[in-house]
Amino acid sequence: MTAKIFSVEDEESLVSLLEYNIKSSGYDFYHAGTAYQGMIDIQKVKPDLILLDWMLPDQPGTEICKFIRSHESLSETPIIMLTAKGEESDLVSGLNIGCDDYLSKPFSPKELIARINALLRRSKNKNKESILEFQNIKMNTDTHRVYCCNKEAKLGPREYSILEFLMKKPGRVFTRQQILDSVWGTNVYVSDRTIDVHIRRLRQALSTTEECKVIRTIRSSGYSLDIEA
Amino acid sequence: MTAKIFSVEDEESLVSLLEYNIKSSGYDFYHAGTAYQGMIDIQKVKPDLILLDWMLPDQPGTEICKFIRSHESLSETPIIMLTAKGEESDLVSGLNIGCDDYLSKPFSPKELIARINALLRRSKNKNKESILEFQNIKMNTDTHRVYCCNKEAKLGPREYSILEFLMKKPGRVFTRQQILDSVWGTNVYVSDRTIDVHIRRLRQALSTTEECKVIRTIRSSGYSLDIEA
DNA sequence: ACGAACTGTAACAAAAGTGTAACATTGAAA
DNA sequence: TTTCAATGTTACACTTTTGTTACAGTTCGT
Repeated sequence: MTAKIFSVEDEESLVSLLEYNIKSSGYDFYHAGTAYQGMIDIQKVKPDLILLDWMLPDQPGTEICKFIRSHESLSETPIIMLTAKGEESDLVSGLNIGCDDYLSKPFSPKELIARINALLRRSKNKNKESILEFQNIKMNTDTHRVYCCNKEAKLGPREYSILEFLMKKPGRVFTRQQILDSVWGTNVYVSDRTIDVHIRRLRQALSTTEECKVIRTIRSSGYSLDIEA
Repeated sequence: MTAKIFSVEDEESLVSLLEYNIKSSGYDFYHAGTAYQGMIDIQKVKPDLILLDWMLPDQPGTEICKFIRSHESLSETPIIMLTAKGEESDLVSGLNIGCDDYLSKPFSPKELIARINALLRRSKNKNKESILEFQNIKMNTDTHRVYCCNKEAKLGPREYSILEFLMKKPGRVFTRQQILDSVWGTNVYVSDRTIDVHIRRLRQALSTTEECKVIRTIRSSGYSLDIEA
């Protein structure tokens, strides 16, 4: 899905410049000419990134900033502030208000696109689910910690990778070859049976006080997380 | 609360000029005519910014500078040094001693006010985000000082940068490459193992009397600050 | 120029993880 | 029930990864 970029800007000439460059870069472009209209439309559009003019006819851009940051569904949306020349002195407070980046007019379209790309890339990684959960197993891919029944399970790198792989598609059965390809990488010659050993180690590591039979063996097919139906 | 500005200056005519301009700009003005008196009064007044004459009857302004920087409660106060014409050659060392800015006489009052405003604004914002904390580690990104268990830890520049990087995302695992990109910059060819050595030095520097196991090794992945969950 | 502090690398030691074979056990088809 | 291939389990030699140390080249302030 192509990212949606919303601009709140009253200078007509700048709007068309933005629209042209942003669409050329493969993004959808949305626009409002006043802060008031912007706040309304932004809620409908739910853009992936917002460009705010610092000075708008009805309210300063910082007001939109506060508005966005205080709305749960929008608060993570990256914001780039556009300021006219000579407004730099206020920038610090602008950044404190909650915008993620700023550009001083006049700016090169190339620069703008670069910053947009950077921010979108960053927010994409942010949204990446860093916590995988399955039954009583919790896995934090940021910290590389795994918990089973709220107790930390100590896994080696291979066991960790296998579990992560399985947990991304809970219940689905994977052949040993698929696991090998994913965890070891393709064209690495390792015996199939090696998987069995690692599965054994994984099961053991996940065995806390209580029995945790989370990994199912599908005879002559492979392994999967043990989900009903 | 209006900001308090303290001047240590012996030239009578300059003092009245300063007083007039600073009060006009809405700040409170305090004054001492000698270094000795200045050091006493500054402790009482606790000003938000200090103007120091380079040459004073009893001691050079740099002595006051050192004095201020060595006092916990004053050490963050921004200092502007005022120098007579021809003393520029000494400025380098003056900046190193710990003043934040300087002006050569004669200067325009406008210029002085501009610098005062800039420094006050900066130090105001600084106090918000300049301190990173993690468990028993405290890090002041302004002064580049690091404290572990309330004792100062002496880190080299590289160690400092690595720690700062890790502390911005506590608990998150970073690969050696990510650390390299962030601390050394991209496309700089340095061996991965170099990180290991710096991590070792960092760990050692953070080892005060008590064991400080704050840096976790995630085998075949990288390092992170050691946080639960 | 001299010395102190800082860097990056190599080399070796220690620790942790890995893959394989050999044997035990299981489960389903004959 | 028997049989046999698939899987579970274990032990162990081997590899990889990381910790640690020493050192030579640099930088930087005095």
